[in-house]
Amino acid sequence: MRYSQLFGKTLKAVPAEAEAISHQLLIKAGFIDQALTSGVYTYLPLGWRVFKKIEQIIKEEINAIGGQELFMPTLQPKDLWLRSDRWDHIDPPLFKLKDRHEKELAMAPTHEEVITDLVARFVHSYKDLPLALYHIQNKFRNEMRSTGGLLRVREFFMKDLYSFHSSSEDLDRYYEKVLNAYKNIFRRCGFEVKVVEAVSGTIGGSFSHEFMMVCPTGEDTVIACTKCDWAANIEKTETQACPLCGQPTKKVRSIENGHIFKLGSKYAEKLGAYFTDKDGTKKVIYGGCYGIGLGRLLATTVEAHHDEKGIVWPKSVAPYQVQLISLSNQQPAVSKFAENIYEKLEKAGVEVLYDDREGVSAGEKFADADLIGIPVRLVVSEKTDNKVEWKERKSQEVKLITPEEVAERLTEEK
RNA sequence: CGGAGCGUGGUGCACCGGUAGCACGCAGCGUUCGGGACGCUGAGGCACAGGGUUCAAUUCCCUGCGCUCCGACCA
Repeated sequence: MRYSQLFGKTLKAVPAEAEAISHQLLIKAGFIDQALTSGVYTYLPLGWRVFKKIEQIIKEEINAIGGQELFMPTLQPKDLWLRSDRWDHIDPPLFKLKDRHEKELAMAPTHEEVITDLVARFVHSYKDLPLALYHIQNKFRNEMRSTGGLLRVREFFMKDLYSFHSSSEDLDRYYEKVLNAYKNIFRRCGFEVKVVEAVSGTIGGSFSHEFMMVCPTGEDTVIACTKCDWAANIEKTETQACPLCGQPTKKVRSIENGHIFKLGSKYAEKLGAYFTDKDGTKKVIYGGCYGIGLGRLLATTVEAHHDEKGIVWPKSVAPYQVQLISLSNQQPAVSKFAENIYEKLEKAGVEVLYDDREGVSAGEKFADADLIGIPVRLVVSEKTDNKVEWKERKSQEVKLITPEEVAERLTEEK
């Protein structure tokens, strides 16, 4: 991609409402637009590429534990929500609307109702279980307040996975698998999470865990051991000493990046999801649900990976792997050399953002590259003398290498 | 939902009871050319909306709408 053609520009000043560092950087670097309205954001091309990377990681990990992707709608009938008794009893409340016939609808905040109803009509035998279904879909939540840019919004993409089982033991087993898959997802996005027991809120169920990234911007507080890895939700525990190692605990701010629930039979009973077991008896289907907010995950990644100059994307989710900067200074030879490298990399399938802008100073190009945070920066100029300067975003080291070596390094990394 | 504040070119801000300026950005020309260069020129605003006070309102008052912050809440 040629930077000169890329939609979305870096900014020097950001709107005053941007408080969280991830919010500021994502706007400044041209990944998202300022809020369209409170808690509603447009992803610009750069931001959307990162989103797609995260989406891919999630799909791989969920597919690996047997998740089947489907797609469920946003508009949902009132009747379904009355059956689960959540039409009026859910927090944050539903966004509600009426169609032209005055029929009431809800904008989906989650899909327990739809999927349980669906499964109830498709699953009749123990042979149909277990089953894991998921989708990545737009959710609408009537939050009291939106905060921190992408950290808490009213319209957002969530990966929601639902599992269905013939027994609570089988649910337990799958729950552990999801827990591990989630750890993998966050690790692949470049940060470690603390897994804490949580309160289940209006989603219900017996047991739930949250995945927290410790970070001062976070809105949640967890109790963490000062020595070992132990942590717990503050709503669950008030302990001075770590139950594992006895060391003192402290309160730390954190961002909730995922939440998983053992629902048991709650929705199945309300929505009539039963199956016939081996012994011919009718039994209720056990369920779990598992959610990750993609935009929040994206913002959290920025919270975890930035410095004073800008974002420092992990390779796994970077919008491009390389930023090629041409300091051609209107010298056709340099320009041609840069074009050549760009074309070769493109042909080799390397994701490259090529800063081909003319009449823009070196300083500005460097500053933009630092801000955007692509892992590898290549510079071509008169000084590099038919070689290419290689610098990684997270280090200061600069190497001068040949175009062939560049191609080699980048293709072997793939 | 309680409390507080703010709405002025694209963005960030200033000013003022006498119909608006600055910086960045944008356009043109020229000089620059390895860490956000510089000069000149130019375009761009019914001051959120409606009502009121006043000779006169962007400025004061009221209402609405929008946004932000603190709190409470939170799958």
